Amino acid sequence: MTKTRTLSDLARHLGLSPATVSRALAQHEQIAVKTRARVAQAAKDLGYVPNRTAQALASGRTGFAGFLLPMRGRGLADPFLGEFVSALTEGFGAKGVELLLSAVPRDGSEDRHLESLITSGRVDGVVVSRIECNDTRIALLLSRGVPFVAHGRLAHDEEGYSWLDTDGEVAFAQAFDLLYQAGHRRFGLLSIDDPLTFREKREAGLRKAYDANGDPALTLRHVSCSRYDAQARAKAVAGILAGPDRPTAILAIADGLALELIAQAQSQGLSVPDDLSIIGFDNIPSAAHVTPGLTTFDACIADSATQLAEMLLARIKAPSSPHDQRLVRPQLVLRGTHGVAPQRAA
Amino acid sequence: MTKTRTLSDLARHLGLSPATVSRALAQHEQIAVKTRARVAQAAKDLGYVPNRTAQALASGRTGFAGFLLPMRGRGLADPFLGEFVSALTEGFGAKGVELLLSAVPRDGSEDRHLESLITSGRVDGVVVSRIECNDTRIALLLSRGVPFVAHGRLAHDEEGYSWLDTDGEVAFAQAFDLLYQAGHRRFGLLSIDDPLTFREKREAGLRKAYDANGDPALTLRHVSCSRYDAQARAKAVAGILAGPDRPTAILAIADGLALELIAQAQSQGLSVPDDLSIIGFDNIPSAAHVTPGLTTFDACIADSATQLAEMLLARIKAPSSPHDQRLVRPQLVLRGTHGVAPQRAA
DNA sequence: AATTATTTTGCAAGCGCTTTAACTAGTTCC
DNA sequence: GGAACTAGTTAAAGCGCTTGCAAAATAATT
Repeated sequence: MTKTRTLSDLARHLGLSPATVSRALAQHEQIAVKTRARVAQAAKDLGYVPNRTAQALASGRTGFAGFLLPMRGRGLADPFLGEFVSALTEGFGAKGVELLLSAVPRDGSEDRHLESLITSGRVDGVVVSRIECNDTRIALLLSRGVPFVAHGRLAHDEEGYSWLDTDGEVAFAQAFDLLYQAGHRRFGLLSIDDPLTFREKREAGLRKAYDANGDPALTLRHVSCSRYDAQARAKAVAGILAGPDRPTAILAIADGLALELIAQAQSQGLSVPDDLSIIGFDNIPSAAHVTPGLTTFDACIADSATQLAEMLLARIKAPSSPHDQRLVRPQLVLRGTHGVAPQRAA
Repeated sequence: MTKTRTLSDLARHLGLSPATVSRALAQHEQIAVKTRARVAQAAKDLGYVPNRTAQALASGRTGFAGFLLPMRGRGLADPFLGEFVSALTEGFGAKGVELLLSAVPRDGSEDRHLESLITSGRVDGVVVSRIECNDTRIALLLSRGVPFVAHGRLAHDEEGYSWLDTDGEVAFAQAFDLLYQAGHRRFGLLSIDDPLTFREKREAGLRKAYDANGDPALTLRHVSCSRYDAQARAKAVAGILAGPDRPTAILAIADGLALELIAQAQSQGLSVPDDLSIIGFDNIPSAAHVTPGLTTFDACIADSATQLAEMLLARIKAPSSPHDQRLVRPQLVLRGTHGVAPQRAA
């Protein structure tokens, strides 16, 4: 490692004190403009780059934002983790902040990990995602006074913290209406077990639209499964398709499930969308590549991440500013898995 | 932010000096085992967590590994960025190191960014990926003496640094042989323009197998395009499919192109694989979801990332240890886009 | 019991920067 | 001409930890 120059080296070289050089570099008003320019030039000439660790220790700000990555089954990485992380990184990068990714060990508690991340002073703030209905992380962060933003929200508390969520409630209601208009009466909901808020919201959206409709012919078959268990998923998919009175329209809580559903339906001779309409959620890349293309909602991941980065930066800068809550309207992407309800066989 | 305890607080509480406590926490041999236990217990009781910034400044090691994310066209994030980053994070996390993601601004130079990342002392080492034939980053890192590992390698220099690469050369030769055995004689290579080494290696693999074969009936149509320009890609795909003597077997340098090729071929009435065999590379998730499923090579991204993390940690620990060079054999995934050569129309 | 070896602990000097409070010049004002 | 300012600069005290070296305490040796 080649020896790097320190602030004192630069100060000595300039015949100034370290204090002045530090302030000059930071563009403090109180330093003469001429001096600032002289310092900047010398810094460039000497190739001086401030040591960020020392800056962090002295100033109390690290210039890092944290994000925890729970380690689940291998290869089961969130399909838009790349997009999300990439947009976050860019959003922070624009303001000179970098993203610190921290792995939560498989057997470890996410809360504990989060706590150590913040009390060890590695980050200026964090973004938490995959919020659960009664997520304890939010209370933890609040009690620690650490700037944070949530991607998603609590089920019954949307106050007192900053969050950004995609409006699954509206989306699923919209999906229901679309399919109802197309003549469907027998509905299915293919969901997951986890207590994630987004699941609850989406389900609620469907339920509300369903209840509000009031058509007595309406039926709803609700099947859910564990997300990380392939066998359970297959069983759930089979379950929702079973019997002569199976649904003609199914909403899947996420595209991954929708894809499995399509495959399974097709393999048992059903035509999508002639016999069965399917609408997913997320718009993962594969949704465009299956045949027929999956009709789904685009979750606008990159855009959400960009906004989250901006929101977190704002909180770090002004920790007591009013909280910011944003609901992103997901965009319906019409492809080929929805259609008019099949004629009832005689 | 609740006040956090410092090492001195803990030392005072224990009636020991900070030095002893520091060493005890670090499990130094010279501290009595009994004292170590006492300190550990007190630390737990008081909820003491060392400040990592201070540790970094004092010890010279940050506990961070860096990875640069060049910001290209929005949404064009590398399809396995998520998988890669996730596996890297886990690999580092196992040893208490975290991954720092730094965004290279769209208009900025990656070299300069990398240089500032390392001279500012934010990281103990870096992993660089998407190595180009004459990548300047490697020389830069070497000259700075920073521990690093490359995902990929230089075209003409595989010595003097640590790298891990997927063996695209062998893979493409294998793909050629497979298709030749199936009767194909008119080959196509759909590639990209960028001077990335992996492209060169894969192309070379095909060329070598092609030249070694020597069958005079063999033809090879080579078309390439810019990777980030959808129009150029479409044109390239059209080009490789044009004319009555179009190839019956095409190797695509990456799955993304293969997918576009399938779509285009099908839309002009060609049957895959009856009229046209296609083999890709990478095994992105969508490869399994298109119809027919794409025959391709699995690049083993997660496994590579895990190994890279391990390699970098080894270099950080022993910067002058011998370099480690690893070639990962990609696995051929046989799905539905390859088949026997079509009978020549009379 | 005196001496030497060994184990345990502490002093103090940083790591490279930020920041408070104070200090020095140069102006202005009455 | 000295008080009262203003602008520009600096001394010095950390930020919370690590670590080389030395001291103190304890154990082993003769």
